[in-house]
Amino acid sequence: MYYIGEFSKMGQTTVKTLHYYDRIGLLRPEATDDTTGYRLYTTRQLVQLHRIQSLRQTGLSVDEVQSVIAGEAMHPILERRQSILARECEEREGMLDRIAFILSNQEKEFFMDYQVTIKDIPSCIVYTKRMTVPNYRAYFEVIPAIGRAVMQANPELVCATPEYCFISYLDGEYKESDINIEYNEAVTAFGNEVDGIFFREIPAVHVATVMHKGSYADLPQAYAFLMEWVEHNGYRVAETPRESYIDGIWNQKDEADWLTEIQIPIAKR
Amino acid sequence: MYYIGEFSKMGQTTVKTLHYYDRIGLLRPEATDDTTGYRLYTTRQLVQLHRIQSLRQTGLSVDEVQSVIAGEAMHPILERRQSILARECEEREGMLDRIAFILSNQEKEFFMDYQVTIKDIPSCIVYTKRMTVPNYRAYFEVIPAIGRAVMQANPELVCATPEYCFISYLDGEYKESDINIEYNEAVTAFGNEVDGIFFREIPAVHVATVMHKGSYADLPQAYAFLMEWVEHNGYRVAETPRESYIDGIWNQKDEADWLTEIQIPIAKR
DNA sequence: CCTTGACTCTCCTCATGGGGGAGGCATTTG
DNA sequence: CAAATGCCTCCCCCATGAGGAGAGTCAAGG
Repeated sequence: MYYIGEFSKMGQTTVKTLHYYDRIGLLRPEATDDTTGYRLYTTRQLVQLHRIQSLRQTGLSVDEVQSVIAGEAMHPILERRQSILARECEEREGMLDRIAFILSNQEKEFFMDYQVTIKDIPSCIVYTKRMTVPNYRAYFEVIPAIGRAVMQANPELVCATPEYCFISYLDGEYKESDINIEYNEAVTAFGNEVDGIFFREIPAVHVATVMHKGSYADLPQAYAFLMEWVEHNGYRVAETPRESYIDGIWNQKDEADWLTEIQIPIAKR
Repeated sequence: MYYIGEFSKMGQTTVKTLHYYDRIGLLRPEATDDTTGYRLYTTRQLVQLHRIQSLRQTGLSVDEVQSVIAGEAMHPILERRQSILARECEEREGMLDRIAFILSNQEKEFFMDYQVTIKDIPSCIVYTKRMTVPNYRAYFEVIPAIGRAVMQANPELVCATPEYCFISYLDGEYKESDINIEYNEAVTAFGNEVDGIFFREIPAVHVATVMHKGSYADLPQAYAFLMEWVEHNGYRVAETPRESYIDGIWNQKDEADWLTEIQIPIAKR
């Protein structure tokens, strides 16, 4: 019989941990002195402790160890843990990529202050209109016109909340004039189609995003940054990027206050 | 200005989390309604939230994010996190190896119930005697004799607590007779050397261990199991294995109660 | 026999990053 | 006018022990 201090050295486990294991019933001492309350351990507990340590070292939680000790089938528990560990591993590898990207970027002179976030955009219903505009300044006229047209044809129609409206560029290359765009606005239900405007449900996507504050003239840099990020973090572009408008001329006078989010749908490469 | 519910949707962050960030001062709302206490957010907070999410997604803790937001140099924080993530990743890969080993072993008919644990054995002072014995049953005579000899030469000498005594096999191969062994017992200080017994300090080692209960005749299976484990988990044998005696003839009548721990010093392959 | 230092006991708080829910106002809609 | 949201604060909870306070115990030395 060993006192807890001696036993803790034999099993290389702190007294605190042994107290804890006793409390939760994972490893009870062989006996307890009635008058002093001292815990008394034997080498039988040492073997059990060894088993517990072995299971803990495979990443099992104390609860899982307890199940295994209690005789529950080990196979499914181990497989569940296996998939959790694999996911955690991947997650961390992704984080390491992100850190490496930030560190390498920070060393460059022209350090751009864009912050990339990965999000899931849920599936939603949108109305869409494809068109060609002479340049981006034309947005300010054509978009309100689309809004008016769709509302006139669908007086009951209501936009999603929070609002989600974005443009995708259909051209394969960067263009400054005669831009081929697709305007989308999320709504709560399907409606009547008019004037080249049609409704559809777009599926959920996994996107990498940056926030861009200021004039649309500077957006290309945001795109470039985000594309480079996607490249360096083991992803590929899965769909056409989206340019989502949060603040703009409709609620901010000053161009410097405009806020736009670039969203690039991504998939693991 | 947005109420918290709307803002939480815009930023894809739960209300609970926003409450939490407000409480710890990481992200304060633009304003608070004095009469109702309602939090009011703007797109300025949305940008900040985006930044926070970006940093969180690189694996930084909320504390670290707060430091970065507060203007602290990002470089050292990121590098610290980088090394933590790398370690966590390796740790998980090791766990995955262990699980794979258990699962593959479980499918075998002859499933052996050995549990492998990795430990660190700290450095310690031992007295050592090398000798050749006819077979393992000779241990029961020679070992007490060594103990008596060393105690006679060193009346003050005291064994380490908990006791740590082990044999290493010096033969390169398995032998049943004329075994070349090295007996070691941990003590608290150096002493006088007699009769081929010498003192030395052995360095700390990293070992993989199994517990073996029962007769010494079955130890070879424990060795075999442990060696296979070492092979399959990306380690190599770094030193001669140790056979550490916990319970034996000196305190247990019944051979079935004897307890021995095999320790194989390991290093990453 | 008494003191002293080392052990041990129980009970409390703390860490991460919020989640769940109770109880109480505010606002809006039927 | 009642019901349904939405928001507030306050409190407890998760896992795995670590750290410490205050009090009782054990063994050895004087």
